[in-house]
Amino acid sequence: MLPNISQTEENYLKAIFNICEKADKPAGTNDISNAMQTSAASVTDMLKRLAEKKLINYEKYKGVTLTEGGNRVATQLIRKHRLWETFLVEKLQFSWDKVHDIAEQLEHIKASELVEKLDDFLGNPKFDPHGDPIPDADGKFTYRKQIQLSDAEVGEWGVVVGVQEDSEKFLQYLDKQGLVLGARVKIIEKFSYDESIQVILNDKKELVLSDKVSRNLFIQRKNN
Amino acid sequence: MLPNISQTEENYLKAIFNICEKADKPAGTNDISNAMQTSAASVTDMLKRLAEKKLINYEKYKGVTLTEGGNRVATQLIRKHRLWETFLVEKLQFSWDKVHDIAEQLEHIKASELVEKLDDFLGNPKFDPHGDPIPDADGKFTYRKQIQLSDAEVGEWGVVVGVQEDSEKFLQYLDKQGLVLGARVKIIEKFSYDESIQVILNDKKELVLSDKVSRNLFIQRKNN
DNA sequence: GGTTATTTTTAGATTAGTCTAAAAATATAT
DNA sequence: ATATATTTTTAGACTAATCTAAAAATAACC
Repeated sequence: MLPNISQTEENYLKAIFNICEKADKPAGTNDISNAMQTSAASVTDMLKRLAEKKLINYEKYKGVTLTEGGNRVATQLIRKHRLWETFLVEKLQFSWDKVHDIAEQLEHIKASELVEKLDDFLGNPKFDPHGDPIPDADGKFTYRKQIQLSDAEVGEWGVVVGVQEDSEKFLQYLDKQGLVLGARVKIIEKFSYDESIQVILNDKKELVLSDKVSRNLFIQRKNN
Repeated sequence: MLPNISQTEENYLKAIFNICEKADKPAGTNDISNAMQTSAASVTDMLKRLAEKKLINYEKYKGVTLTEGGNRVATQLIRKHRLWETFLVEKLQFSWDKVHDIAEQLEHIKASELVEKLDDFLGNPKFDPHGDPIPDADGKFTYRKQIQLSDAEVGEWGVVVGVQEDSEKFLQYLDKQGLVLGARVKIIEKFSYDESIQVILNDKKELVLSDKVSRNLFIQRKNN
């Protein structure tokens, strides 16, 4: 049985998860204090509490990693966060760039039945509106070699493997442009002015794709 | 501008609102400690803080009432609570008796845009799944002379003015029993054993209605 | 490898919210 | 109306989460 975990503790666990994830190494006290916008002293205090509850592996001066239990908590938070974001965008018509702060609050609601019902209500989505994978109830992420086209770098190339939004209009647009499943796309240039992206399709046709299109298109990386 | 109000403070304000509402008199320290499941000493401490923030009218030993501001906060909480309950029942298929605790958490989510979008998503409902009125964004309750039949007392009588649930099955049942709009219903007896209720319909037919039925039926009070 | 810089931890305080036990104010009852 | 009961407040203490300032440990540099 999990010990009671406060909202603050949850936030620390999530921060530690993200830091370890990104850097693939233990999280340092300063990294955490930075992420949490608190003093390093506060972090040390919290680390002791979290270690006490066996949510992190902590040894003075050595940085921390999540334990099995800590990982479970963090993963469920991410699950909840991304499901709520999906809800806010798909059902309440929020724009995808405005949902983070609200989801940050909603993720702390405690009721496992709620999460599962919400998941069903949304049609068990595998990715949130930002294209990030939503872990399942067991905490497993759909591993994604796929990335949003908008996240690819100049010079990379990949193959179209899916879409985020499946509105008829969008699919028709893709079809017309030849951006069908399996199409090869190489990134030529990215324009920071409007976040549009210039690609070459199947080594033949050059296209400029808007921010909106490139975010809604998943490719599988093939570069090198 | 409202001062920052903690979740705990919000809960106290709501409790005070409910006590004053029900008894139509200032809330006593013990009433509150009872409602909040805390000690009377804790309540006194909190009352000082709330008075400091001008959310309540407080004079030692005299009991408290909400100020304009406190009332606004409490009303918005009730609005959020009832909208979320409606969401849980109508959209996520929770049964109406299981949503309270979850709504109790959701009501503290702070984002006015969220509340308004949720309200629209639900079709701007005026009553929640329990038949309680949902105050509008300005805090105005749809005043309801209507009550659920289950809330009527023995000896009272009223006229059927609406239903809560509008499933075909339920409406067919009502029709068959003659419980149509405008039907006169007088409460003869209430059986606490199964919460069923015995009524006399149009001064003629006696009926025993289950808890479920009497909760889903709104009547307008007519008793003298 | 010794000196400096950075990171991390300790020490000591603060605030919100809670408690128990005791004192003070108010209400009730004969 | 005086004694008793109830309600409310005060006093003092505790926990979680935070802070600043200072000390200790580790890392970096020439």
